[in-house]
Parts: sequence; C-alpha cells; structure tokens
Amino acid sequence: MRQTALFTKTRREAPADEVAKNAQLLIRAGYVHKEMAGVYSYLSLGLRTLRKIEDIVREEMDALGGQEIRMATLHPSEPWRQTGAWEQVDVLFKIDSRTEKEYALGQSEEEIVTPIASEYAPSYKDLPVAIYQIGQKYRDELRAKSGIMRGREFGMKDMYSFHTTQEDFDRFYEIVKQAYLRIYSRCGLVAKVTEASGGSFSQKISYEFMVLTDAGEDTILYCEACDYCVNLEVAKVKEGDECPKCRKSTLKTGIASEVGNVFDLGDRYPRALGFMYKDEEGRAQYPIMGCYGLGTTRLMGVIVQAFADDKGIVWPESVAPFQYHLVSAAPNDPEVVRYADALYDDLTKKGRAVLYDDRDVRAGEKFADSDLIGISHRIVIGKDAIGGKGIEVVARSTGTVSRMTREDLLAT
RNA sequence: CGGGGUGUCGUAUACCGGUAGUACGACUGGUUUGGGACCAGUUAGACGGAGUUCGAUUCUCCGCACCCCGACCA
Repeated sequence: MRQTALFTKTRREAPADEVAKNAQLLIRAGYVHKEMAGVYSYLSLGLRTLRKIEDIVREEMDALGGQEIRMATLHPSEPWRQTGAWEQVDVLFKIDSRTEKEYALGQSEEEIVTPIASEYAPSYKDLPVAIYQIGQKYRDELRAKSGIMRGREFGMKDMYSFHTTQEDFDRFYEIVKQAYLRIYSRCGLVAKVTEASGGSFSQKISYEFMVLTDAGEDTILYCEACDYCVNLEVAKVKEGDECPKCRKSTLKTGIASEVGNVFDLGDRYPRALGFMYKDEEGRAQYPIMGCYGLGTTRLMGVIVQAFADDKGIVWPESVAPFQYHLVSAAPNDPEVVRYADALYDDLTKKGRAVLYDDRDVRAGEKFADSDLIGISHRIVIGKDAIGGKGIEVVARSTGTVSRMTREDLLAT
C-alpha cells in the first residue's frame, strides 16, 4: 500500500485522555480510534495487525481440530436466564427492545454454543467436538482501563469443547494449553501458565496465561528456573520462598497481564441448558465441557506494551501490519522515486506486504513515522541505493543497518 | 460502585470576571530535502443546562463525557 493512499496519519502528540502506552502509541500511529471509554475502532493498520494475530490463533485452533463458526453476538435472554447468568453475571450487557423483548450482548458464548452443540451432537459418536469463533465480546465493565487491554467491546477467540469422559477432556485440555503457548510464542511473547481460581462459575482450578508486563493487572509468583507460576490471589507461597516444584530457585513477584484462560466447566452448562447425548448403552448423559478464551485485542495491546521503545511501536515480524516499510528518502529526486516505485512494484508482485512511504515530505519525518508505526523491516531508498552501495534495510527493533542487493531482497 | 481529578480550535496547551493566545495539523504560496527544516498568509475553539453578575470560558449548582486510585474482572 502506498502511504499517500493510506487514509490515516500519524500524530506527534499522544491524546491527553490516554495514559496506557498501548493506546497512546496505537492512536498516535493511526492503528485505532477511540470511540468512548473502553471502545476502539480498528483502522487500516490496526485491522491488519489484528488479523495477523487472529490468523495465528486460527491456525493453531484449526491444527488441534477446532472448527470455526461465527455465533450471534446479539443473544436472546432465555438461555441466559436458564443458566442463571442473567442475574449473576454483572458484566452482562442487557438490552431492552421496543418490542418489549430483552436481549443480551455476548460476553461469552456458552449459552449459545451449548444448544448448537446439543442439536448436532446427540450421540457419543459425535463427541468430542471443539467449536470456536473469533469475534467481538461485550462486557459492561465498571471501569475500562489500560487502553485496548480492558475494554467494554473487545476481540476474543473463544472455543468450547464437549467430551464424553473426564479423561478425554483432560487430554484435550492439555493440547489446548500447548497450542496457547505456541500462539504467544509466535507473537514474540513468553507466557506463563498460572493456576488461578475458577471464578464464580467453576469450582475447579482454571489456568490463566500470563505475560509479564508493567501494564498488567495481576500479580503472579513465578520461578525463573522452571515453569512454576501461580497467581498471587490463590498462592500458598510467597516471594522469596523456594520453588515448590523444582526447588532450584526462589520465587519472584511479577506484574503480568492475562492473555488467555482455560476452564473446566464440567457439566454445568449442558445440565442447565439440557444438552444430553446417548452413550453406547443408549443412556442419556451430560457431556463434560471446557471453554478456552484468548483475547485477541488484548494480546495486541500486550505486544505493544512489551516491545515499544521511546520512538514508538516495535512489532514482532509475525504480527506487523506489513512485512516491509519502504521509504524513499529523496522524494524529489526523480531517479530515486523511479527506483523506489519499481522496487515497490516488484516486491508487491512477489506477494510481499509493503507499506510504501511515497509521500513528498522530508526523510526525517518519514523515519520518525516509520519508527512510530513499528514495521519490523525498513527499506530505505536514497541516492546511494542507486549508486550501487546496496539497499539499506534497517531492523526496527535494534536499528541495525544491513545492505542487500536488489536480487537478494526480492529473493528472501 | 466508593474516592479523586479534568473538560478551551482537528491535536497538545496558555491566560483571564471585561476583544481567548501559542505550537502542531490542515489550506495557499515560496525556500528546503537522510531524523518531525524554514518563511509568509489563511483556517479553526470555551461539553450541555441553570444560577450569581452590568458582564461568565473563568465563580456556584446540576447533568454529561473522559481520566486516575480502589473495588470488580463470569
């Protein structure tokens, strides 16, 4: 995409009403637009990055056998009343209609997915099944905060699985945990699996996936020598204690952000919503259900928080909105422009996603904008590129400059 | 939801109970052109309502919005 065609612009100053680094940078760089507290629109660059994250999540969910669907986010009130959540879940948005019918906005989808699964999985032969979607969620938070990390409308991948036995559930649960860890790893993050409470809807222990970041909302205790990690709210150990798992190190406290969770729901929802399958002997049974959430927009915010420097966003290559940021550093030199235009065309023809800064502004402004936008690789075309010194490629994360021939650049 | 705070051009800010200023942006023209360059001109603003006052953007109250701390985070 040519930057002259990109409808957003960068801003020099952060908005006064944002304190969170993720929101300040994403707004300055034109990724998102704030609509109101806790609600953001995703603009060209923001949507590209969000889609990169969603694609990683989708690949991993598909790989473990998940089937993607798209459920309604405007829900009938009945299933919410059947499970008791209509009264109990205080973050549930409830909508009055002029038809005097009441609706809920989806804050999670157990109430919707369970009846769907019930319809299509009447037999043990249909199980296990794992269904997921990637879409918007709505939660009536008392206080939105931390930019895109805790909003009232946000993007989430939510998967639900149904099993005939606890053993089969446990097996699948472990597979999902591993997939989650791969997702974070592919986003450049190191996540810790943390034991936490199951919340008010499950007596069982749940697992949270935590990334250490100063913008986090949770305090965790973790071991640097092994993968032991526990949320402070349920911890039976304290900072400085010997790691109860490996006994090789002491526990450290960290501020972390939750980027996913998995719950063993047991048969609570199938029971409340009347989902029974027939087992081998023809007896009606409730399936064991699990749910697996992963906040995609929150993950985007955490990535910004984790890698940004004083110049702007630094995306890991895997989620950058474009593969290359091509900058023509001498926009008034016809030869440079011709060269950069041709390189843009060739890269694009090769299928590379390129943001081409073809604007008629000084190079300094382009570099500043490029730093702010945070694309991993910057290709700079100046007079020396034509002079045969090779094409300058700058890594956003380190500032390291390397020289490549045109052929190598097109080949990689 | 408890507590605290803030609302001024598109953005960031200043001043003031008596003509609302600056910077950035945008627009026009010119000089520049590898780190947000420069010159000239133009554009554009007091959250809403009520009150106090000769006069309110300024003071008071109500509402709304936004931010922060806490609580909450199925």
